[in-house]
Amino acid sequence: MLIEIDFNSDEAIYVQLQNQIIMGIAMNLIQEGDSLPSVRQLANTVGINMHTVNKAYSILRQEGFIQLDRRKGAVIAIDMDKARALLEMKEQLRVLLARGRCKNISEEEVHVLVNEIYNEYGR
Amino acid sequence: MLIEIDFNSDEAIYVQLQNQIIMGIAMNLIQEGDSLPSVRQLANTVGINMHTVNKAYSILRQEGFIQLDRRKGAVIAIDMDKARALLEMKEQLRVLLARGRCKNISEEEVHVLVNEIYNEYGR
DNA sequence: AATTATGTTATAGTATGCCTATAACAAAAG
DNA sequence: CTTTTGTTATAGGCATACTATAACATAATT
Repeated sequence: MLIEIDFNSDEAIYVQLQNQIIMGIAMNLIQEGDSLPSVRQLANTVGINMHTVNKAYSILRQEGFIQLDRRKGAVIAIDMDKARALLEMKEQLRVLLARGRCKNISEEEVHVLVNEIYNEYGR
Repeated sequence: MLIEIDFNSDEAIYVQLQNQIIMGIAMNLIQEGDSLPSVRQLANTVGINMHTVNKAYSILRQEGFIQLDRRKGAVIAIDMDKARALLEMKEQLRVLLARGRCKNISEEEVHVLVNEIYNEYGR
């Protein structure tokens, strides 16, 4: 799985890492049981510090997206606190959809977007 | 329109201001032509610095959500770059929906959320 | 058994962004 | 004329992001 960092972005590096890994899991680029590169390895190939990668991994583990096994270095997204995930998504959707509504984006157009994005996942 | 700041949040104060104003516009709590409180006035009532409010207003203007008229202090969201707004929304939706998919949130459940949020807007 | 790679933790330095505090200015409102 | 407005400038404190070393116990490799 390819990871690319935009060093000119205003988004923190460790956040970019988080998002790309999450999207990788969602799109099945990483399967359950596959292993991510080690902290030092990924830091090296991307060209950033070890601690930056470690921070991203730690948060991902804390949020229940991955599980770090010393022997397997595994990637497992099983901590399924779906109720909380739904609440958090709604919070974020509120501000995101509000922005769109100010620009006259209709509900139907949002549904289309959601549709398109879910079609990007190769079930 | 009531504005409340959570000083314990990790979200920047000026971002909280932005989001609440945008949501206020989306929910018609502020109509086109109504005026926001002045920079100093809002800063005073909320209990923050003038520049923090000014920063929020400036970005909102720059992003085309409001227009600052010296005599009216008006609020107008007419700069309708809908194409760009759609692209930006899709970008943000991608990471948001990916998070949800990792927690097994289905496409239908997202559509329901979108539905619920659009119902919060008074038609 | 010895070496290497792993995750984790600690400390410290630099840079950037957020928030505040004053101050000043021209333009509009009272 | 006085007050309020948006805007701009400077400066300091503070938190966070990123980096640089270093060290440790544990697991994999040889």
